[in-house]
Amino acid sequence: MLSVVARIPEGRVASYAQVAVMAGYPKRPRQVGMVLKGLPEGTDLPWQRVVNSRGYIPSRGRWWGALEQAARLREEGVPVDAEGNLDLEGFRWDGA
DNA sequence: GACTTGACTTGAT
DNA sequence: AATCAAGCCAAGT
Repeated sequence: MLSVVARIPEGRVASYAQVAVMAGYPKRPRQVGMVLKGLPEGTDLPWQRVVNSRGYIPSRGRWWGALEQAARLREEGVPVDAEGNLDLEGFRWDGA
């Protein structure tokens, strides 16, 4: 599934459920997040491009970290809100 | 090996 | 519209 996350192109985002499904696990959105949370700080994986159905990262306390990465998303072309929200509907990844 | 918890999601109240 | 509850399945303890 990390492969799927790594496959998310710039300027695009995918929901946990979506990544889970594409990864081959239609009912494991939480495990996806679980893995993402285990990712190191200097990871190449664009885990910040993975958001929940609302279009933001429910990083549970790590929100500040998420925001930092989210801000990076803006540099990639993703309009991230000051709260870390983004336009999931408009930038949802189709699956390359 | 069982119990608890969890970066989720959808539906109901 | 916001909050509560149930469902799923795997990893952590």
